[in-house]
Amino acid sequence: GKTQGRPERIAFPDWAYKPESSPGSRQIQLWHFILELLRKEEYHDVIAWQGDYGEFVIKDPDEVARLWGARKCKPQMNYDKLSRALRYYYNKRILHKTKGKRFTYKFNFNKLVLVNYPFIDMGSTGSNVPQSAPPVPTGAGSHFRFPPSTPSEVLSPNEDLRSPGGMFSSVARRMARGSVSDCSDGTSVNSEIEEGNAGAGEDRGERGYRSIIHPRLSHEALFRMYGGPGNPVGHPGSRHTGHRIHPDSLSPFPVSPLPGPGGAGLLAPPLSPALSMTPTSHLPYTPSPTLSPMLGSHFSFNPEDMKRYLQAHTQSVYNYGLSPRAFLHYPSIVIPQPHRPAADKHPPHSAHPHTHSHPMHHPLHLGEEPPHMSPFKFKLQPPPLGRKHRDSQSHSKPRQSSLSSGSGSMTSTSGLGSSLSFGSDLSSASGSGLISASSSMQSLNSAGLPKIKVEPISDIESEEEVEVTDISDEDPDERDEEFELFSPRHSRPHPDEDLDEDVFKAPAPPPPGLMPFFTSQHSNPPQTKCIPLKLRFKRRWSEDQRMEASQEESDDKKVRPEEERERERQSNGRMETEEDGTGSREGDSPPPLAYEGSLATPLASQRRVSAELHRATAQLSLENKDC
DNA sequence: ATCGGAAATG
DNA sequence: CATTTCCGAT
Repeated sequence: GKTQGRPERIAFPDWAYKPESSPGSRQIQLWHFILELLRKEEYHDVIAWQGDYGEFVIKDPDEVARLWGARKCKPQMNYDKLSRALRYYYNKRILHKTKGKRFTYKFNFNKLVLVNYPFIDMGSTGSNVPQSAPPVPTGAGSHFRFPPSTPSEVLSPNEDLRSPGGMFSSVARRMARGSVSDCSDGTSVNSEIEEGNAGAGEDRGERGYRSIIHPRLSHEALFRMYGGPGNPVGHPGSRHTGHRIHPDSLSPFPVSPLPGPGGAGLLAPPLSPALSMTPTSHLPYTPSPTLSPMLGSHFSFNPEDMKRYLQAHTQSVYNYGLSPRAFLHYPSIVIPQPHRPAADKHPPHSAHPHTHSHPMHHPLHLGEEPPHMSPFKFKLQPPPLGRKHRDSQSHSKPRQSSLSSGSGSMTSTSGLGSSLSFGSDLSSASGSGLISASSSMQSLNSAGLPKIKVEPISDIESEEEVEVTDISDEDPDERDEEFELFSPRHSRPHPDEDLDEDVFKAPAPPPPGLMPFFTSQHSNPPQTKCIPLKLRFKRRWSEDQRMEASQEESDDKKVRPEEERERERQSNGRMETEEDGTGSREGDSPPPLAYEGSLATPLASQRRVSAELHRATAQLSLENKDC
């Protein structure tokens, strides 16, 4: 710790300044920046929250672009470019466009940010409250603050996330603004002169998000759970539809991001994994009343609140159609599924939907250090596919060629690779066996289809061109935007095979009142050691990824298939073998159980998953235990 | 306005 | 990798 050390100099390690951004301290990202602007009153004329939760409007596109350009030292930035960047977020699911409203976009808070940055508080710095906070979905107006990260947050001990007088607040404050270093380039058109910003000085890492998010694992740990009702698990066709995000295949655990001296490297995980998507648009969007349990007042750490908090979150998962799969296996918490026969190998006898019975008490590691997380990384842009320009080579134009603003340089920053990692869905986990899916897929082409353009997102549906008529698209009525983004385009009509994620569909909606949810017994004292556990996670993640990868195959157009996958197998035979079902193409893994009628026996699937989950949990717990 | 492919960039 | 840049299409 060094926190307080020298008065005039801030002793915090570099990483302390960039909580949100990943480990490698990369440059600020656009959405972070947007969020930043959004929280400041000074910019209300330029950009502000408006409309639904998470929705914001850019009132002065040029200005926003200018600011952004200043921050990035890209004097030539303009709205056209900025908006392109914004559009890339659609695929990443960080944002989506609010149709019909000019310059209006919407953060996908429900799925991404909330999880990744539970603390996000859009309040403005000094004054709290004003409009900065987008309305919470449920209607509660206050801005919710989630429980602070766990104490163990190694990071800065006192770093009160938001206290204005915080230690490095001054720096942070400055940084928060645009003070970009000086983009030294002759062309520096202006750069930011914005309001009195100061001048920049040291800019260690740019940005000071300090308050916005401070995620950290702990929460993550908290969230990772969910067994889901929908635990789709078996849902055969599910798999994500095509979103192209899948976990990075590399090891999920970033090696310490910053090799830095402080050794703190681990602390800053990038974003946390989250929920992926897997949308399901057909859900009736229930206004989920539950979502805001503690909204009115402040949240407190006590177990009660925590519990509620989690419940709410879970509920939101249901309500928003998030993929439960994202939460699969997590030792820390397990949420009982609504229907779920007893887990474990118990005989299938009647299953009691809720109340499942075993209280598996999985400790929540609250004060603990979550094993570093694992961020799934998202893959977005498909790298240069093999397809190349279809258009022909006729034009060869070396884009801009010279020009470059030159300068650019500087920006010391580390440059480690970090990257966002949003959750991807681990579809695999559950071993989704998508029988039908695969069949359909194959039908598409087995040999390598020459060129079909597979739609990225719609994917699933891509195959069928069938009806679909118009139902979906179009219609201006803004259906819930929340879902809007989920629905690829046309969708839904066939419940039957639709492989998409209906994940939730089947299982009845979670009974609001009954969500026993995690029995939080927080018991384990913070032991930050146990690295092994970490390893275990890693293992799991690898598995998941592998699976996911396997199933990817044709879909994506975006997202690179990455070839990694199958890495090494576990030394012993199995352990977790959950997965499969999927393509089964790889051939090596043991044949998944054959789910008979995928639909018909969802239970079985679920059961299986549950069991696995349990098993895994137990296993992890055990292992963890000794560390 | 908005979308998204493609190539370039650091 | 996350844009930045350019651009044709809608």
